[in-house]
Amino acid sequence: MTSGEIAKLCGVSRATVSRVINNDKNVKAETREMILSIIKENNYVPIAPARRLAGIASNVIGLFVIDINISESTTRVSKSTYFSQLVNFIIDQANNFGFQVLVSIVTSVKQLNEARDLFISRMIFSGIFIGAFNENSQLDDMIISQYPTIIIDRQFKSMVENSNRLVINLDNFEGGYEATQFLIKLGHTRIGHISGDLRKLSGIERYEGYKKALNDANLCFDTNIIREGNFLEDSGYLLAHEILQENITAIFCANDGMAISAIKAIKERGLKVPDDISVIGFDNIVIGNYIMPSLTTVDAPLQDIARECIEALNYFCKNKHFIKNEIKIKTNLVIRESTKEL
Amino acid sequence: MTSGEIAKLCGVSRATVSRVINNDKNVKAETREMILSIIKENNYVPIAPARRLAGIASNVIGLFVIDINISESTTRVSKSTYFSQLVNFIIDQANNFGFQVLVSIVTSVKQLNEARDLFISRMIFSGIFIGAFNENSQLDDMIISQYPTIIIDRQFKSMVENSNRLVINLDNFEGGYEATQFLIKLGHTRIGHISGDLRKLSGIERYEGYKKALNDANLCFDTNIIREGNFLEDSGYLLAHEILQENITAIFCANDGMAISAIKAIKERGLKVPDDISVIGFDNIVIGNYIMPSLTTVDAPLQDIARECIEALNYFCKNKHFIKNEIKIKTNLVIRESTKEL
DNA sequence: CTGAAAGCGCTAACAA
DNA sequence: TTGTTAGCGCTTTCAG
Repeated sequence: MTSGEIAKLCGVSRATVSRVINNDKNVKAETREMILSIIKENNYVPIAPARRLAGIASNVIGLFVIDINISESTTRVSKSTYFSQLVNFIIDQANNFGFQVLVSIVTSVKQLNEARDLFISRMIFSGIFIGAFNENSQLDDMIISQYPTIIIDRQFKSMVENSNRLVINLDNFEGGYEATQFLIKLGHTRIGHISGDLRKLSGIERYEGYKKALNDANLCFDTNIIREGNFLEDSGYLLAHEILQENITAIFCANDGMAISAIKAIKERGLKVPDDISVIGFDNIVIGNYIMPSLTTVDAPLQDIARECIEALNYFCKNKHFIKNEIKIKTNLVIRESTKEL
Repeated sequence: MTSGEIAKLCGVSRATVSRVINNDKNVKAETREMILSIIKENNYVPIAPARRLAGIASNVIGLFVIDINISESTTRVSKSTYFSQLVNFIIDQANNFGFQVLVSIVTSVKQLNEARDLFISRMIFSGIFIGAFNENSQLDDMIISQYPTIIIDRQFKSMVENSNRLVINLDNFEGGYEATQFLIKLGHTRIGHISGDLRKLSGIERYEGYKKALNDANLCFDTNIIREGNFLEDSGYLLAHEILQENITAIFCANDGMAISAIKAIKERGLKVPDDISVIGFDNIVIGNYIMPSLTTVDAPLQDIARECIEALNYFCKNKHFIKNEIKIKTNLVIRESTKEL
């Protein structure tokens, strides 16, 4: 079914049908009604590629989960609860605004090229990037500097000022600070940290928050009770076993997955959570509420990130530029049972 | 940049450029080389909508996560680890085969209409549906009977034979049977069951497997120790508390999320896993390996499902029909610490 | 308020 | 082996 056929059925020209579809005001009300009803009756939907070719911009957003393989590991960060949830929220929100979402998982430079091709071929009008390392000049040069993009979890400063670019971040620093400060208020002075991947902004900033809180409380900063993890359960488990050989009473883990597996390590060593060791995570994944003891954590409002993303994109469609260049989302401490006063 | 500009740079016609892009054999080898190098040099990528319009089929797959709201609950099944993982694997696999994936979360009949429009507007050439209720005539009538689709977790029998349709399922029955049989072999005779959503095939079949195993072992089937859950953590927790008022020594939960939260309920009642109650889940989500005790479960090879999906679609692209109508994926028992000999 | 006609960038049949 | 040309289905000036 084409607009020509609809036009014939309606006894008007294709131009008029097109006007109705595009909400052009220059159509007599009753003509519009009539055409609309015939369209509905016939389940007519315009052929998207034809509209695209004629100049109507795509309504498809590219959502790119950057997951360049870390070392030999076959586990992928893109498979973590955190990413999956965020992807989900973004899709959901996008659909509510009438956008479609093309999701790609980028695990190699080749796929980064394919991502760029999606812009060039006009499949997508904009892209959202999550999971990239804080420094990634390839990504910057090939895509971010060329096309309208939203970047999640990446430093704003490193990028050239540009109204085609928006950076959205959690306030990871504040979250890390609050988590650590909370432990300090409970009386802990020997607080270990299992960080996230320190090539990612969230890993860096949560760690920085931890350091600042220790410093503000005049507690000594001891690298013996700090380990660099990678946000995956595995590293939380392994590194907790290491840290536990030191003298500590609490651990701040840079995400919940690592916190849960750290708890396993703690229990395996015959210690109790929170009686012997307090544990606090980050993200607030669902399952954290269902383990024993339930997990104290820092809630990352992923839904807010998704909303900001799509609202910004919606504005961009109308105005051809973003209204801001940077958005920061507040986190919230969620106190449960894995932490205890000393 | 258009094929015309490339043609000019190469001193050939647009037709020849088009031929090399589409791998037509009727191009002199050296001409092809030359054109290819100019294309690469200029980062030329054909405008996708123009190719579509000219008749080249879309390479975009629609991936629809059906999640019509159950009751008043705001929690969504589409946000569960299981779905997220599967979606991820499918995207990954699709990208490897050169397909793009448009993901939609369908939470209303309106969005079901939008899904259909994606086919009509030629945005996608095929769709993969997951999460639908076993009986959903709307979905069948509007989409599945009209367009080439792959359906995951739905009964084959209810659909008309058609080479444009492929059903892929886990062997949920066998998985449920094995899980229950394993508990029986450990000496358990009072085995409770917290089922999944019984409007979904996976919920039904896992339950059926449980029943059959009891029956084959001549154990009594007692509805007092069975509850209908909905695959979400919440229901596992609540229903475990109910079941635990009965006399049981083991619970088979229809997925890991419910199993983990059932363990919480068990512990809250002062009982121990596995000493007092054995628990077995289904799916084998990552975190199950990191709780204490680690979770015995039935592994659902989601990666296999994804591979079958994309291979089938790849075949479909070349042959305009699927090679089979139904694929069943075997599950595997994963024995860990949450189960124990009586 | 409506119609005629040109053009978006590509492919494919036909000619050469 | 290559070029010419006619669409694909839509939007959008420009006339009326």
